[in-house]
Amino acid sequence: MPDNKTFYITTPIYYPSDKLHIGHSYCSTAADAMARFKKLTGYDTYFLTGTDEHGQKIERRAAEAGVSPQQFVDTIVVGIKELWTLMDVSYDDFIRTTEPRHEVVVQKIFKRLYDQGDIYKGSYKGLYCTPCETYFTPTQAKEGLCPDCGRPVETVEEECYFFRLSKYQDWMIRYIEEHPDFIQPVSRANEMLNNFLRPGLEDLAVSRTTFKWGVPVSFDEKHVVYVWIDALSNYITALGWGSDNDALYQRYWPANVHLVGKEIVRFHTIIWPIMLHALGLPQPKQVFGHGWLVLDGGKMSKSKGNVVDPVRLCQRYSSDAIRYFLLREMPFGADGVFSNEALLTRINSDLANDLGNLVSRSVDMVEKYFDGVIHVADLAQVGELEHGLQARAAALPALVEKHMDALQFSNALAEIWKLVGECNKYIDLNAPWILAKQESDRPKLGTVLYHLLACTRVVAVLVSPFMPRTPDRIFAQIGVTDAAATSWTSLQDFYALKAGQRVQKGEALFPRIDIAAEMAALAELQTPSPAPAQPVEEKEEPNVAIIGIDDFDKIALRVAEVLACEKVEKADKLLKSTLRVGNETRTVLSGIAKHYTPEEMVGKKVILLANLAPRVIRGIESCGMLLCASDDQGNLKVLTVDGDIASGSNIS
RNA sequence: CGCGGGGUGGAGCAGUCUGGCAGCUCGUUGGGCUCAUAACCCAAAGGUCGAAGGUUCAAAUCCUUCCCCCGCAACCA
Repeated sequence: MPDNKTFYITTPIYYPSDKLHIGHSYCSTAADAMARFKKLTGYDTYFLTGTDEHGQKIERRAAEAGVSPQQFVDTIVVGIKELWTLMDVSYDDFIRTTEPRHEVVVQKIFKRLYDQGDIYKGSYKGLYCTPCETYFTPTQAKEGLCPDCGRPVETVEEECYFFRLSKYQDWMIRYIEEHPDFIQPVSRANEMLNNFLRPGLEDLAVSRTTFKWGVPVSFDEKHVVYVWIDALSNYITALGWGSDNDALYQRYWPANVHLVGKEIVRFHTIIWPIMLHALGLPQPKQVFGHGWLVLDGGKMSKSKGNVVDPVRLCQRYSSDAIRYFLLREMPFGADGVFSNEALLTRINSDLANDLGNLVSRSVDMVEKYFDGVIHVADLAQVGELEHGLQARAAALPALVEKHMDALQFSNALAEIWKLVGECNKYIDLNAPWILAKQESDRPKLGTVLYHLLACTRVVAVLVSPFMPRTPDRIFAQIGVTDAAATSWTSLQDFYALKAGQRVQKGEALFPRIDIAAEMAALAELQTPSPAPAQPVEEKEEPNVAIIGIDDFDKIALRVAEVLACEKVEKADKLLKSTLRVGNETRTVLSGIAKHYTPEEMVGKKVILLANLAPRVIRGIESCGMLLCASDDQGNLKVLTVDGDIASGSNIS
């Protein structure tokens, strides 16, 4: 075997500030299926995943939880590794950016780039809010006020190191233009060129002094390496580049594909290539930006309470079923909708009805008609139908490989399922239950059943990268005992399944699910998300303490009449209302544009919180707040008075 | 004119780069079969491919303009 037949694939390193959700599973499952496929087809394959553990957010999270940052990430990483075990994500290495093997090399890279002049010391000028410890851009800090707390920000200059991206921008543009396969899908390449590269790159701030949780800059200890150089370099530090032993690097770099979410394509197709180029290293062959898993009701978010927990799904169904769904349901480059109903329908129709039932009925017939012993295919009985099946089975490996090389998992699975469909049809066309009635038809019957099992064997082999557990269950049922009949090369021999073996009726591969009942059960489970898993940040419900009347007296509520109302430009949610409150007029902004048109508002007698401190929003000063009622469905109604009463009336 | 994605039978999508009879899965309806996990097989109904204009022998596909949806950003006093 030529030793250049290697394949190196990576996932992004995930940020362990929280438990992972189904979106992470999606990416890792895809990478795993690809890695398994390459291993199956004889490549010397290396699959890397890991975690990006530094940064201010983790530092804060740990502080909130009252533990050290290291303890904090250690706990989360345990959970992540358990998830990958549960989902059969068979990584060859798991790199953590807090490991010495990584940190040492990051320092080395930083130093080297500095020594050769690609990193220089400068200062980062920005608007800083001291209480919030955060920088803001001028657009964020409108009117010089902090968008978070409303206090004035100050212009602060922080010393930091910069990476000369600008120096390499022309090279980068040319590289992308000359390597059309580098960024996939292609639409993302245009996005990068038009939005970032052609307008011009700015040098990148690559160190920070405002937090400590990071890799120290070796020659300037005040500084910590900021995310870019730290995180991106994992793809080579994990291979031992820059260490005493870089055998893995020599063997596997450049990577065949970095799988990344579409939101981080930019970092992987601009910053990372420029880093490598500056270091004089070869480029990865491809960066593939996959889409997102979108939930029924919109993007997954914790506040919506619709985060899908992959652990629960895998436990409830099987990891193979979940993997199948993720890889089959949507084309890999695009966004896809995740819904329980779609998941259950897929499991039932593809896995239970088509594949599971095919295995079940085939095995049952062998049991019933041949006492469980696989009959020889009688060549005299092999006709047009059999040739058709054989031809499809023979063509399948190449088709699957073609789609896999384009990372089109969905198409690959669809091709495999065509053979499953052919088999089910083949049964009908031959009606084995009729053949079984005539002793003279026994050779034909045996041949039909043999073809079914033989095709099933092919399917089982092909499906193994996607569903690692199912093939062995199939092999056990259809009497494949010889490991030689489970290999990729065995697919070239349709007759690799040995006659004379016994089939072994087993449990249903994928039990059919009662969708209506299951949906109801899931809905019940969904409601109160098991809170103990995330003890931190439960501040959704404000503490509603009992207050005295004196507290209420602090609040000035007035009836106000809406004299005029208009939309605020460039703000989706804001309406600007001009109110008459007694003989005073004021302007109030409200985030209700999604619920009321300006016309609807005019003339309403609304309730105004009158003594709220003014606040500038979108350049307009808002003096007070309109009271509104809202429910968790997202409905919103403004409060008004019951009947007519003079504006300015006091409310108590 | 902030950035991006999208509008194709009831639902979810492929096809658009590279123009050539509009396709897949689910669902619905009717039929068949009984080996099987009430599964499987066959057939049918159902689409002015968001709108208008243009290029072309030919447009879902290319060009122009417009409408609508969804993310991100912004923002919710």
